[in-house]
Order: sequence, then C-alpha cells, then structure tokens
Amino acid sequence: MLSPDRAGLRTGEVAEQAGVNIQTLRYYERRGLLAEPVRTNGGHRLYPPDTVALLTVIKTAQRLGFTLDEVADLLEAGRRRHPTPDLRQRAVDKIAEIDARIADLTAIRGALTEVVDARCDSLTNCTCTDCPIPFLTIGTAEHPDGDPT
Amino acid sequence: MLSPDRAGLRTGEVAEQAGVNIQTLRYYERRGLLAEPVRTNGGHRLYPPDTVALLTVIKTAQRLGFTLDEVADLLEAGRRRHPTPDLRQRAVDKIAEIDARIADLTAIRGALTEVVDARCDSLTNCTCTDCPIPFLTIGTAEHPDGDPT
DNA sequence: TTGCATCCGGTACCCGGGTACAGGCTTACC
DNA sequence: GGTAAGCCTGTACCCGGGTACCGGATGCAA
Repeated sequence: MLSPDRAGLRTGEVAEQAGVNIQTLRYYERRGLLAEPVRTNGGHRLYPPDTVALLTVIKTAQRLGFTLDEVADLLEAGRRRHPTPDLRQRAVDKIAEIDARIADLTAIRGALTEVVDARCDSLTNCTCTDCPIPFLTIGTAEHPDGDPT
Repeated sequence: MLSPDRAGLRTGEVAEQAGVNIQTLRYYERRGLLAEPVRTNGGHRLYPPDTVALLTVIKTAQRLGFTLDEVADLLEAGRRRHPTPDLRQRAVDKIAEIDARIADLTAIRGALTEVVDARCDSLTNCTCTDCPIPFLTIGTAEHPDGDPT
C-alpha cells in the first residue's frame, strides 16, 4: 500500500519542522488553511512534504497582519485561478490599515510622553503642574469628520 | 434615608453619561476598577457623581495602551499613597512597548510594500519576477545574531 | 396601587488564535 | 507479538475585554 520509504510526513514531523503545535495543524485544517491530507489505513494523516513550506507562508502572512480568514481566502484564491480581489490589492489595503495603526500608536506615544514630561504621579489625583491627563482625549470619541469604518 | 434630590447616580445614568454599557460597569466592579458603590435599600447601586470622570480616566488609560489590570493597579496605587512602581515609570515602559510595536509594524509595512511593488499575485505560486515572498522572514524565527528577548 | 422602566445577580456567550486533556487506536521497532 | 511512542476524535479551556439573556425584584410617577 503506502510505500515504505516516504509516503508523506506525519503530523508530528510537520509540526516539528514548521515549528507549530500539532493541535494547530488540525485547527488550520478545520479553518480551511490546510487541505485534508491523505490518511494511512489506520487513519493517520500523511502530509505532502510542501506542507511545511505552506505553513511558513501562512505564518509569514500572519506576520504581515492578515487574519487567518484572510489567509485562507488568499490561499483559496491562489488555488482557483479566477481572480477574486487579488493579493496585490489586499496588500495595498493592509498597508493602509497598518498606517492607521501606526498613526494611532504615534498619537498614544505622544500622549504618554506628555505624561512623562509633566511628571504625572497619579491617574486621578496628579499633583504635577499643568497636568495633561485631563486633556488626553486621543481618539476618545467619534471623529466629527467622517466615520472611517 | 437617601436624600430625595441626588443621592447618587444610578447604573443607567452613569453608563449613559460615560458612554459605556451597563454590563461594563459591573464588569469593572468585578475587576476592581470601580469600588463597590452604596446601594439603595432595594439593592440598586448609587454611584458617586465623579464615577463618570473616573470612567473617562479608565478609557483614556486604555487608549494609552494599558490593560485593565494595569489600570486597576495604577488606580489602586493612586488611592493608597505609598509609591509602588509609579505612573511615570509605567508610562516610560509603555512607551518602550509602543516603540517596539511601531518598529514591528514598520517592518511589516516594508514587506508589504515589497509585495505590492513586485506585483505579487499569489502567496504560493506567485508569477512575478524576483518574487519577494519566499524571503519574507520578518520576525519569523530566532535571529542568529543575538536574541533580543 | 398599579404599571412600566430600570436594575438585580448569575450564567453563558462573543471575538481570534490557538492549546490541553481524555480515552482509545495505530505504527514502529525489537 | 509485545510495547512504547505517536496519533486519532471530541470536547473544553485559555487570553482580554466585554456583551447578552434570564427570571425576578425595585423605583418612581400617575
């Protein structure tokens, strides 16, 4: 039946080589990121060797800021060829998202710097002169100009 | 007993004025962010009026990147005076965290830009010349030169 | 006093990305 | 053929920050 030399990789081998948990493999399978692999007669999974590379791709995409759903979509779109909104466009969108987050973090950083510079010593009863805390309204409320949902 | 004019604010009033859900108030109480308020004879909560301001402070601190546990700590440290690691130090630490996060996002942004510039069209079977995707190893693995943990 | 809005406590559920555990079967090596 | 390591399924749990729902009790005004 299954050739004795190298019929595929077993779960543990894939997990170890890719540096992920075994449970994660099955989780990805449920989520549609990994196709269901062939099985031995006894029901054990046998993965094609490029699964390790695929996992690397998934992890990279995650690092790029894509959610698992988005990665699943991208992989799916890659398999079937007819172009859904493609990778390039998604990357462009993701860059915009990232820019927004960076801007957000930068504003927060600025506010924190104010707190440090003013030598604030309490959130509620700060004794520093010109305490900035009451004025830290960064992103608190609905932006009046357009709702960036 | 409770003076008829204004013995305190009711849950719904606080929630509305602070722009949070009623459930959130009780959640914060469980988490130690809000002290247990006095009650009416019937058991309804009556909050001191400055609770609204306190909630604003909490929300601001959250926006500054503090977790609820950290906020609870900071508020607690503010109440009892003897100085635990103080707000200022925590703000400094938080700035470092944020800087790291920004650096991370910036690296990711760079990688995404490469993907866009190269006109990649697939995560796994990209047809573009000099496809950068196989080389996107940003933060993937243990850096060989020194481990910045 | 009645009626409706509000509030009560308790519990369960949501998101995203996994991880852990129990109890049983398969595979591999000697 | 024995035995240990590895794998199977299913289910439950973790994190953080809430949110939803339930049946019952209260508050308050008319």
